[in-house]
Amino acid sequence: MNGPDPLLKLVADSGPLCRCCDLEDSAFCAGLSPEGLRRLRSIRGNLTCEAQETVFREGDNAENIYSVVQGCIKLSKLLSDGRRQVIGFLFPGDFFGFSPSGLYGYTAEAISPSTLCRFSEQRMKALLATTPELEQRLRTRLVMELAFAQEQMLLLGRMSAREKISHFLLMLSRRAVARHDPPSPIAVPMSRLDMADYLGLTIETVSRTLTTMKKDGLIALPSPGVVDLLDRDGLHRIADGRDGG
Amino acid sequence: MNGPDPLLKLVADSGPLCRCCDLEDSAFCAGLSPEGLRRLRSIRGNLTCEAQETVFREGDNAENIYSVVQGCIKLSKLLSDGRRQVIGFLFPGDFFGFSPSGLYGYTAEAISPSTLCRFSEQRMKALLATTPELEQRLRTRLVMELAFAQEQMLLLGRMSAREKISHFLLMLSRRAVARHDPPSPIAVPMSRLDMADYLGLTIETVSRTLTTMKKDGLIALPSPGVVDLLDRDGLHRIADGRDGG
DNA sequence: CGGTCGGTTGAAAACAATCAACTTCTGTGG
DNA sequence: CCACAGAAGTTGATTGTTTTCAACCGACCG
Repeated sequence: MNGPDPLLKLVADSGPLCRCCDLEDSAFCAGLSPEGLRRLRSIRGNLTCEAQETVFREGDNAENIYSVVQGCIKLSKLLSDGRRQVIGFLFPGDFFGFSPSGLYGYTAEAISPSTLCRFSEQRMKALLATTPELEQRLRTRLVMELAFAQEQMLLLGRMSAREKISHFLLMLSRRAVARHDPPSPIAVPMSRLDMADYLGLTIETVSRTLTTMKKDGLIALPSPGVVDLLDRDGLHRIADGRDGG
Repeated sequence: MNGPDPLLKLVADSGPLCRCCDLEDSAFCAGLSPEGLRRLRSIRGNLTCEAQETVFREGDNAENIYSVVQGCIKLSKLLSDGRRQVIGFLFPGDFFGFSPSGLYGYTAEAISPSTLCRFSEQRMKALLATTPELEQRLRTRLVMELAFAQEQMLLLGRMSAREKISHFLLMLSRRAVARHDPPSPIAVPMSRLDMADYLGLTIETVSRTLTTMKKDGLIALPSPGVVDLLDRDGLHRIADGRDGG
């Protein structure tokens, strides 16, 4: 419900494609001072991806940092025998690509057609070293990411399939709200396989669990890619382990 | 399970007790310029904990940042019905206590008698804002933490009990080496319950799996709290999913 | 109109959890 | 020094949730 942002005028000359600077306070690059914004823009590139397109692969040289402008990006890690763990779904305002080793620790693929901001990792580091406000913003975001990852560990290590799915749907709903979409029905752009690999389950278990939850009146599946959260209190009770399983 | 308030044990004098600045390049505060070091020391306090003592609890106000000097700290999250997930074991050089929300997202307890550096969160933020080199170091460490958390998601979501335990023992060995201890035998200061809660298993499964691995000649358990990694290649093969399960 | 892909459903198998008994270790107090 | 109690760990039997294997359905497409 925010009115037009005065900063929009500043970014107008950067072309209509990149909106990374009017993603309100969600993007790590948002809300910067005009000077910080100018600096960041000076090293920015754009990238558009088709659905299913790979941005980079686990093990590639970590040459770029990315920020999602539009679409949905999936990050995943592979075991040598093909088992896969999806470690995150990224929406507008999220960033990815930082690596402690010089090699990307995960593969990044677009789930839906996506627009990204791209920053050379070297230039970004140089810019961070001279732009404290940017560095601080990034730290805040990294701390958030870490807390989110820890939450996910609790889910993966200790929750039942039903709890996992409930938690996942509520997370998507929360993020939809953060993007000023309604809390329900929600867009679920990822396949059953991606959901399964995110939650440490199999496609069959995801499918079965959704069916059961539908029968229980917790959700409805009006069309592919859409889930209606009919009983969000019930979902919360399940997700928080307050519902006997 | 409330222990005595650890703050009562605050050591006024920094003296020779705090070694956080000679933990080589592992601590986020190490290797700083003399000036950066001076600033950091000016806001530092010390804290010593008995084994099993609680440093802070999930949900407490996040007032302090800590850095481990000696000992081992366990971070964990609880579900309302008591299920627990250990999200990390911290050794000298590791830090903890950053929170995106103002409340700690996990409980921190000492596993063995520990010494910590303690920094007021407010002062630390102020210091970070004026000390770019510190901010950069912290970013590097946060990126490492995040990569580690993502690794753990792969473990929790996609590995068998045997793979989890192998991975865990090798991780402890790697960290022992980083602390200039031999890669084997390794100290395993945590209980079976803590291991289980870290790996998303039960105590019984941890115990059984260790027994099986002992029978297979992969490890030996010469005394409680010590594990001998007899066949580290074998352990690596299992941990990486190259050993048929 | 066959073919593929994503998704659902069914039956069987498997891995880990649960329930339970027992052992070992440790610390305490007689 | 020994006896005992409690905690931590191990082992066994059984159960159960999730996986695996398999068949099927509907949509989309050449």
